[in-house]
Amino acid sequence: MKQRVAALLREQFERDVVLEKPKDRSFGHFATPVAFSLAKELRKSPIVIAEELASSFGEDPMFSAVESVKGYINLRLSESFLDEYASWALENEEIFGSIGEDEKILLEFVSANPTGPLHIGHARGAVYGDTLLRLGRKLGFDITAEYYVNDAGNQIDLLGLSIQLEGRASILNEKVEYPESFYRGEYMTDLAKEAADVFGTEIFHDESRQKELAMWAKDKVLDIIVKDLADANIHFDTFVSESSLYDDWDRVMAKMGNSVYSAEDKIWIRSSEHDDEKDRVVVREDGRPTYLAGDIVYHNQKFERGYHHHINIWGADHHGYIPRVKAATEFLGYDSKKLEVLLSQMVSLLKDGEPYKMSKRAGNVILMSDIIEEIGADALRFIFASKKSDTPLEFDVNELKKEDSSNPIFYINYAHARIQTILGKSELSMEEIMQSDLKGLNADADGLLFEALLLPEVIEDAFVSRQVQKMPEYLKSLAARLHKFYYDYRIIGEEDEAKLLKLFLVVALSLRTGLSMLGITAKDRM
RNA sequence: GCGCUCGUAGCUCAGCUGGAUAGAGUACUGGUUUGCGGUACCAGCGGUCACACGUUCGAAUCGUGUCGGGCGCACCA
Repeated sequence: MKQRVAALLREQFERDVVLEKPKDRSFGHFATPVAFSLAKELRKSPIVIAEELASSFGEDPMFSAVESVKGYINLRLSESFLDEYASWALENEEIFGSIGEDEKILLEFVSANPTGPLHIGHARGAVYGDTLLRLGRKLGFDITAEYYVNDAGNQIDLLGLSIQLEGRASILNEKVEYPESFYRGEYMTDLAKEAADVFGTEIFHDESRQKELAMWAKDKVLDIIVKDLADANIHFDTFVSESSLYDDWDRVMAKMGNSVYSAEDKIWIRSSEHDDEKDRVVVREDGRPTYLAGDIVYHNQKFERGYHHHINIWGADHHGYIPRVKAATEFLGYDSKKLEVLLSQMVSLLKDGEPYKMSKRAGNVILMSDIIEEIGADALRFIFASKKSDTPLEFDVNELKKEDSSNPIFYINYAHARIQTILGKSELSMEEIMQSDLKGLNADADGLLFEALLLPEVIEDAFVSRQVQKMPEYLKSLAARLHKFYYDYRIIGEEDEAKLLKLFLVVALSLRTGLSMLGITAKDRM
């Protein structure tokens, strides 16, 4: 809708124009301050320019009014345009919101180490990524959701060792010393128990079998992670294992040519040539590759798979890592602008205003599964999607348990359910409702209709700007408008019943579609 | 010390490709339709948009600096 208006104005004024929604709807549906930017160029007052532009605007079926007010040009959409668009949306629910994009995008997110269940910080990145995924797919993008499994390196060795220690402690009842960095928690006890069944308890003392134990365990842990994600309605298309990538190492090294060099018996990458503070080691003296080496091969593979664009979502504590990965992609001959790294910040939880207690049994972290159990996946997803992902967030779990307007997810669902109820009460058939036209509506109804029809703009804006919080904001405001309208006007038995119900259908469509972007299924009854 | 990032109402946060009177929820005060779900609605209270300077017709939004918070500065991932 907005695109069509913008295109029309561009043609009319022969330049790009800024379109905005006036705060005061009595000004019209859209407005543009274009006259202000022309003022200097034309050496005329903005008010005069706006006057001229507005009056130069001939009859167009899209608008019922084009007026200049204090230098702004206000545009009012025509009833027939709005009705036509609303009818189209109701009949084309699946593509309402699509802009027909077909770019291939690789979206990599979560990628938590397979050494333990997901905690609340992972959950934020997971929700952010999955929301982007849904928004992008709605727009038409061909997006692959990928999980990079870090199943190589120290943390995997540590996992094997941790299970051995856990097995000795909890199964063989030996006294063991746990170094601080070791993995602990309920899931480790379970894993040790299962390992005892599968391999026999002697594996807990066999140092040579640590690796075997670790490789077995990481698959088990990955199962736990996949289940945690599924509980939040998050699903991945592909899993790429880090350890499987190293076969390709020699070829990738060759591809980088003299961007890598040997010094001090190690191999380095010249990342300082691309905005990094210094060159980085990729292979240590003993021949073991660093984490960066794996990421280089992985990103090479990503680019070779032929996507138009790549998005990575990382924890904000990894932001210093971005320049070296970008440098590597340049050295591999790819455009690092096609690699976009988004950050997801820390989360701190409160309960009744007090810091949320970390789970001792899980090893002093707050588990994602605990929070889902406590407030539900919908509430978790909504709250995380509501805030900018790159700023720290603090929230109180108890506020999400309330069943009134203070709980936004409840409030939005209630708006949707109200519409379903009233549709059920009406004696009009769906045909009668659909055949009515949305004309002669008062200002409140018009405002509600317009807001509901803005959904596609919100989806596109939220995805393109990577600011997923725009969707929850929009849904809250649309729900509020619906509740107010419902309070102010009677529907059933009124002369306008059919057209008001048609209007409500559009609102329900946008609420439902918007919620689905957040991975939430709208409720028909509360 | 260097880099990134943030600082908006008592609290949690939107708004940031510069534009009409800075918004929402919460908290607090006070109200509401003999009617479709009062699990709703309305009003009031509450702001030097951290501070300073600059750019501009116009700055919460852009730039520089200061102060304050977070994160990072590994051959860990």
